[in-house]
Amino acid sequence: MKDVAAAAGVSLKTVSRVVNGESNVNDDLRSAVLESIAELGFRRNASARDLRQGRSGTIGLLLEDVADPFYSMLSRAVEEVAREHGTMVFAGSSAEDPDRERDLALAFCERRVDGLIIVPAGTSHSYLLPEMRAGIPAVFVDRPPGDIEADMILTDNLGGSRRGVEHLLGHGHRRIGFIGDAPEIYTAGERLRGYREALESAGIAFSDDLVTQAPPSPTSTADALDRLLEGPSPATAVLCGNSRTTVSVLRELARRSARLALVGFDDVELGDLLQPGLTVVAQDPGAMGAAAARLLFQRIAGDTAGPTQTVTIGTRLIPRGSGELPAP
Amino acid sequence: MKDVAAAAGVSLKTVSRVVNGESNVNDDLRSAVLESIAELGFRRNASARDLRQGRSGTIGLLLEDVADPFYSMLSRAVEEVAREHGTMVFAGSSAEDPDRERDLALAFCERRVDGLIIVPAGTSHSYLLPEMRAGIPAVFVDRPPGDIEADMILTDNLGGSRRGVEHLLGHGHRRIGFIGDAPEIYTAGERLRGYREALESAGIAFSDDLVTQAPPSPTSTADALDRLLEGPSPATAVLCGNSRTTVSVLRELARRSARLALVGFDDVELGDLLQPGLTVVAQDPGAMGAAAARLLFQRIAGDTAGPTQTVTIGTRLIPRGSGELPAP
DNA sequence: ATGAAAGCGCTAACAC
DNA sequence: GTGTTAGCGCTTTCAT
Repeated sequence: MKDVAAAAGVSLKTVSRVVNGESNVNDDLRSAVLESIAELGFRRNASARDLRQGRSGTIGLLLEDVADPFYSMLSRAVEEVAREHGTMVFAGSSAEDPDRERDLALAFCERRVDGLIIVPAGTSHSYLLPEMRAGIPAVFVDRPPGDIEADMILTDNLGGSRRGVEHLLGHGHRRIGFIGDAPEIYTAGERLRGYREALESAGIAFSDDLVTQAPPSPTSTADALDRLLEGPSPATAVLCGNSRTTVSVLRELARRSARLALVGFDDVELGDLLQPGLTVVAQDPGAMGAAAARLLFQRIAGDTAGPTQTVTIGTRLIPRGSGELPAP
Repeated sequence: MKDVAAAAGVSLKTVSRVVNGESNVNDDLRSAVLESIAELGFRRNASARDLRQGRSGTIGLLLEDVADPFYSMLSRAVEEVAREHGTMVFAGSSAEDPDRERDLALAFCERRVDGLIIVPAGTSHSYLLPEMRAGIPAVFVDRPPGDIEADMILTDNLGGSRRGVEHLLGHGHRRIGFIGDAPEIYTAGERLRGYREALESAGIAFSDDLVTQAPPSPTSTADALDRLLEGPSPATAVLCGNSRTTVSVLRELARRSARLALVGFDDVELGDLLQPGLTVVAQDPGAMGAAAARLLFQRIAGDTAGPTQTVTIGTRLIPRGSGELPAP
């Protein structure tokens, strides 16, 4: 910038004014400056600017896994909103590791991101308190933060799950299984609650025998199906607590050539091409990402006075066949 | 940092030494400093550090679409390698828009990223020359850059496509269609070449009637299938040029209850659960991302002397049923 | 409308 | 082993 100023025969400040599109610059000088800029291939150094201004025009996005379709759609939605605000996005994957989450979050803070969007992996987030007090707002997505209060964007897990079970009940099923993720995971717990509530509202006793809670794996899924399908009164339908579980169950059912009415939580690409088509309770990761980003930019803009907000995003039941198989 | 120094009763430089883990600091002073750091909630300002050091510990990753499974897997692989190098990743989607690609790339440069990984959308990249000369290395992935020379990581599109067609030929097919993406797209062109070569090697005349090149859409796919299936000697098999096309073709075939041997380029989640299972020529986006990142960090580390490199990553044919349907 | 000077928070280079 | 000084490239403030 100094070089540009010298080449154009003006002061540093004039160049700065031109670069920042300030209006009060003589047209002749402006064009001289622009010319020198083009000639020298000058590009403003954002680090210097950030240092001086105290803000960076970046946000940090902390996901469980950038490669997971759910999070990558969320990510794209965040990116689009950030773009509207002239902001770039740092993305990182916690890989469900609380330490890695923390390291990444603090690295983002060190980079002086203007704000943070976090899908929490850990259960404690007090490590963020100093940063938040120092003016870095954080919005949590998909799961609530551990031991602090903060804005969050959640799916209506309970309602969606309830809806899925009601759908199966509506098709005559009475023995409905639930195969969900590990109970520590917030969404898994909520979805189990929804399952339970739907049964209870229908006057059907909840039975532990029909419930499995474990990280999806071929073995755990096989075990779960064993438990559901054996015995005197086998399950005729199942609600899968997340998409990995759904896929795992579909594979296992295909292997056994078994049929079971099935509703999955979370949509799955190509679900419509399966036979039967996969009925799902679909979340809207795009809506969640957009909502998180909008709320974050609201906070960044200074709307920091109000209480923390919780936005709940609804689900959509998409019937495609597997959830409409009638009870025998 | 100044505050920390004051609180600990040492000089700025000593704090800096502690923060950077330099060894030549007295243990007493070190612990005093660490205490003050904890007390004050100090976190080093990366902007200031970057400004001083001239490097930022960040790289820019420019994809077509962060939400596309292919790119999101690539993205994750890049992230993992970057992590090994203590580097954060800016990710952005060009949305196949050359202007947006350019804006993002230059915004990354303004942020003084240490390097750039680009899936090019546009056909001209000379805008990067000044930046590259200024010391920001760039590695192109999936498609070559437009009008500059640079490192690139490509899939063996030609070989993979050839392999797919040979597979269909091996199952007795002689009328094999090709439905690919728009001809401007590099990968689409290469895959068509592979199709063509395979036919020619088998002594089968190439026929324009069997080829469609268009962005996948329900209409274009329906048209393509019309052309393939009507007439006196309809196609008995088809090679789909990318996963969006594959999905589109599968939907259309399902709608018509038509059957056609099919090999898709690019793997698709749940391809094994379809009936018949989907035979694909699988790319390895993770390997591509990792290779790109490794090469980039090599360049960043100063290995800038050698000539530009082109790394070609092989494909894998995964037979699952659809590609093994015999010719009538 | 333009410019000069100070300083953002840090590290490199050089004392001591 | 520790401290001092200068300066990275920009914006802010204040003067003209």
